[in-house]
Amino acid sequence: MLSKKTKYAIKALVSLGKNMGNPPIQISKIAEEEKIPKKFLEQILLDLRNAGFLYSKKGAGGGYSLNKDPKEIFLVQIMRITDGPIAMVPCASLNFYHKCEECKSETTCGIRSVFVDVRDATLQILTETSIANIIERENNLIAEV
Amino acid sequence: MLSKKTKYAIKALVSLGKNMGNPPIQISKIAEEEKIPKKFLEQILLDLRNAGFLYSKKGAGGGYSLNKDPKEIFLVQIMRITDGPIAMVPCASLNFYHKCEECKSETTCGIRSVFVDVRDATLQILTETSIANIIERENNLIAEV
DNA sequence: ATTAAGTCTATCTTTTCTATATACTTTATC
DNA sequence: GATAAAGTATATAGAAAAGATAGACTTAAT
Repeated sequence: MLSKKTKYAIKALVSLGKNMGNPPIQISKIAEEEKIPKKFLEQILLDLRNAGFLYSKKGAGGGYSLNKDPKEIFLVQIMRITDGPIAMVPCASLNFYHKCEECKSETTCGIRSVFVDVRDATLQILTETSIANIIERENNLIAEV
Repeated sequence: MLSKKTKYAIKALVSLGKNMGNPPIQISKIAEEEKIPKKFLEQILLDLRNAGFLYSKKGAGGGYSLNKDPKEIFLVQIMRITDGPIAMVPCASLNFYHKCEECKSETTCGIRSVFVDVRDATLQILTETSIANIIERENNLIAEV
């Protein structure tokens, strides 16, 4: 399961993505609109900022805006910052690998082999899907109704 | 991430799958061989038994064996028993659906739309992969070395 | 100077996961 | 039929993670 942290992060980025070209948005505004606890959102936005995805401005008239083209911010990047590994077992993780203590032979483990496949299938979608793409999906879904 | 419960469940099923045709195996034997805490494994095997996947025999000379053809036991079934939902967001789950409290419009939610795709990709693998298939993968991996 | 913002770090609370404990039931075997 | 070997069932402890909140600090606009 995606943590709320990650869900909130994506929601905030989508909000900011829709705001491109306009002055920065305040944490409290995003928190209110997306129904995210403000103090929790502060932490999340800080993480995203420290990872280089957001530009922030302190003081009156400050706020947050995207520091990159929404076409160049991919879900996989966000998820690795906020949730960590994409794979369902640590021994199948590319960026957060570690051994299963109880495992006898990793190279011949059938379970690992399946979850490497699952990881690859998941990764294919998450590395392709950008914030811009999510906004696009929403526009398409709205148009369908 | 897969819970240890699910990982242990799959390991136990693979053990039992390799034992087809032989007398039942005792919990303590599986626990020892697979390095799984015995009392924890008891609970897990009970769940699998109550779900109809295992046959059990009490008393001396008792133990567990598969109640189905290992070709007919699929990962998706096990995971739904031990971990619950496959989807990464509750609103994209087929068997454990529930609404995101903070979501404005589910039908037009771009995030949900992505994670429905992820769910489908994951599901395709997990509904195809059986215990027999995992054993087969292991044999292939051993042969490669 | 004052106010409106973000920054940083710590801590609290709740939930979930993992594991263990205890008492009970069934069955084989001597 | 007593005994030991096994599974059954339920409760609970302990640890870790997730979610949320608090408070003091910094920066910038007016």
